[in-house]
Amino acid sequence: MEGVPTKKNSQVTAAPARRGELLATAAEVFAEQGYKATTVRRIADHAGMLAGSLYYHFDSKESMLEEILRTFLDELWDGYDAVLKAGLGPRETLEALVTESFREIDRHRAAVAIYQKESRQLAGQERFAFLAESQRRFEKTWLETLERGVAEGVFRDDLDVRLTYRFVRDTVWVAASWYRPGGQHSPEEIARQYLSMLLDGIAVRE
Amino acid sequence: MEGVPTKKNSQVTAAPARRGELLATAAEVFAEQGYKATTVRRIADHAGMLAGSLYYHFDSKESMLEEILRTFLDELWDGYDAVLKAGLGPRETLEALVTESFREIDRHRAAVAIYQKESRQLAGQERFAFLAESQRRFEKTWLETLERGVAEGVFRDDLDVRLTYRFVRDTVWVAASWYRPGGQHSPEEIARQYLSMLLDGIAVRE
Amino acid sequence: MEGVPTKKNSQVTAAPARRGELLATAAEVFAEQGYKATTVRRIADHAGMLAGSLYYHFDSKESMLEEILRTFLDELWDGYDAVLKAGLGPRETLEALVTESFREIDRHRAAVAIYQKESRQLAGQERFAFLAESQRRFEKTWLETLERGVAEGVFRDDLDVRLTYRFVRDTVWVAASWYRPGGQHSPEEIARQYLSMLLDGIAVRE
Amino acid sequence: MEGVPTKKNSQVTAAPARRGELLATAAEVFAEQGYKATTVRRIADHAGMLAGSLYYHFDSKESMLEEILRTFLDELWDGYDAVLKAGLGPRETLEALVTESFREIDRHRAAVAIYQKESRQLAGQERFAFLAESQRRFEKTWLETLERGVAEGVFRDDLDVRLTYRFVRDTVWVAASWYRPGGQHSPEEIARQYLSMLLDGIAVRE
DNA sequence: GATGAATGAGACTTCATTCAT
DNA sequence: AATGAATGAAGTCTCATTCAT
Repeated sequence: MEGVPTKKNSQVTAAPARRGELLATAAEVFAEQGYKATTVRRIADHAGMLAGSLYYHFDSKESMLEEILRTFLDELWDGYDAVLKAGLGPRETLEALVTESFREIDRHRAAVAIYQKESRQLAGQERFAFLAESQRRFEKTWLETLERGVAEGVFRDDLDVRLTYRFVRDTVWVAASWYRPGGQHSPEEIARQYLSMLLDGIAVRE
Repeated sequence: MEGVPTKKNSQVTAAPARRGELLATAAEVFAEQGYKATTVRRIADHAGMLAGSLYYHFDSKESMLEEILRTFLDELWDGYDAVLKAGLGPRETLEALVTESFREIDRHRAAVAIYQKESRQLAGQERFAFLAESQRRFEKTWLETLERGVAEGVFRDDLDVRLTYRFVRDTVWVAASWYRPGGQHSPEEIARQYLSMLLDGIAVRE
Repeated sequence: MEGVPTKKNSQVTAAPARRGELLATAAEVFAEQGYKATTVRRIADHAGMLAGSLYYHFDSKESMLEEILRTFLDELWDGYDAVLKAGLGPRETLEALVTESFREIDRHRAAVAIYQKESRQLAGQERFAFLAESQRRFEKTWLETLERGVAEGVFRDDLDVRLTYRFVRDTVWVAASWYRPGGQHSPEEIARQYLSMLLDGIAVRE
Repeated sequence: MEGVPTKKNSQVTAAPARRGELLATAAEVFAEQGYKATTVRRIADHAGMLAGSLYYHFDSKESMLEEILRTFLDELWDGYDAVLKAGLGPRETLEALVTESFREIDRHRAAVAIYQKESRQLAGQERFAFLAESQRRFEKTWLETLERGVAEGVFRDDLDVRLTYRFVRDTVWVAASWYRPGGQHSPEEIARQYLSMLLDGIAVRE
């Protein structure tokens, strides 16, 4: 009888510049200190306002988190979908997905770090069900690509595919924990090296 | 001075068995919910007692965390040091270290997960300086091994060593986030597959 | 100095029509949710403006409340005074006062409901001393009427007069909590029935 | 009876002495200031503790309110049900119900005052649905009694029954707003006078 | 007249911790 | 060893109010 989630009126639609700035600030702090350990006051400090003032823009600390993650995932999937629609072979798909991921890390470093750290706990909450949903699509996409690669003989068939999937997934995303945008390596450069390790290994071929 | 058991040292000596159980419980909850998000009351619930009762055994929530991490790192370095003393070649050293790491994940899954998630923030606090110290030794150990491997021609020399280091490090430890002891793969088996991917890549060699 | 309208008196003179509308809106919301529980924002919502905009018209939330109650009481006493000046007998006076009260409820339902609910707490504040004053006049008026009636033999002398006073007073005003203007009974009709119950009781006479 | 504290940690069942005292204190303050205007700190002050300490005993301010009202209504209905089971005639039933109500006011003055003031707004919330339910039973009980009385010729048939119902209902309960236990009139004495006014009116019979 | 953004005080609540029993 | 009750600091959030535009 009460399943209709009435979104607090205009806060989602009215999204001028300030909103975005505040979200970026919040994301930075969340990423650095962890969501729970971040106080609303700290975010406000970083933004140069008082804690209560944030509530003019957002319903709650949690809603900031949600919007940060939603925005990131939406953009991520835009990128992924473009790749998947291109109809590439499995190896090229994998390369494109990994490269896209590093670009995303470059653009949304904080959001990725938050996602990486808090995702598991959040996914249980109704409000963050979209995280679990995204994770499922993620897994499906990667597994299919890997399996296609094995079938076509471009990926090794002596490895547990699920293990490989986790290996690839973690390998890429954890990079968000140390990556700093504007460093000496461009995301594409990092992607290239990662792909090289991932595909060919770090050992010298005899 | 020794004949007068102060509260402080009574807490170190009293009923070591119960202590261990409580720490294991705490670690489990910390790993699942995050340190900050875990309430002392929740730990006590899991242990079948009231929140206040925990303070008979421990000084504080933080001291539980410290003891959990210290115990884990001590054991980890025992294992690592044994490997390093063995005087193996770089590739064998790497294999042994990775295998040892998976064994540690198997034994201290919760502690590893906590370490993985909280380490960066904690390392700044004086009390947890040992984490930063451990990290430094860790980095040194791995970098040396990798560089030795490059020098001896067993590891590729066209890769950024620091990037490789991070790749290897993350790759191994993140496994703690999905690993469940008693699953179908033994730690050694997982280590073997990981090493295979790491060393030879997931692509088929032409 | 009179040629320079300060903010203060601009608030008294500006656009009297809008003021009245806003007060009516505010009264409605106060009556429905209680004064304390009513947020300025809610009033503004009902009026189709933003919360801050109300402060162009009024000094404060409290001043709205004051004006609502003052307006109501002023009008109420105009009616009462007219009745009292008419020099009627006690029974006719009582009938006229009750009828006048129901007319007031009809006209200022919201204000009456607010008065009913908040009066006691407000009366203590200096600003709302007029409520206590009104209550005193009220009590005096009714007690005199009742006592006159007892003395003249038209009201029973076996009842505690103060108890009777409270009975009559509450009986009439609580009606504001369920009365809806424009319903099937006119205020005069309701007054007639109330008076009938009040004067003759609900039991059948033997 | 009191010396046997049940070891349940459930806040509803574990109801030793302190709980009851605190609820009585809270009820007093709620009644005096209104629920919304009452701060948790004020309740705590009255109880001689800090605001936060209340949360050892109760989940929230709202849950205190709920328990106060529930307790009162449960007891009220115990009394009413006993009356209704006695199989009295309509006039005797009305007399017994009114008398029972005044006894309840005597025992739970604060709760009654709260009920009187906040009931309407609360009834909408899911949590306080029991208020609406109680109100329905209340209305049904009184209407039936009044209708039975009209049918049997002991109550007047020229009055709107619903209007009479409201008249009786309000008349009785509003008394809680001025009643002070331990005053000069016992609840039975007040009930007698109220019944006399209600049944026979305040006018002298010719 | 009204908006958009912010302030500042204070509300409810949480929680690690203490301590007498 | 453990409980029951309380403390005190801090956290999230609410809201009347202000003010430049």
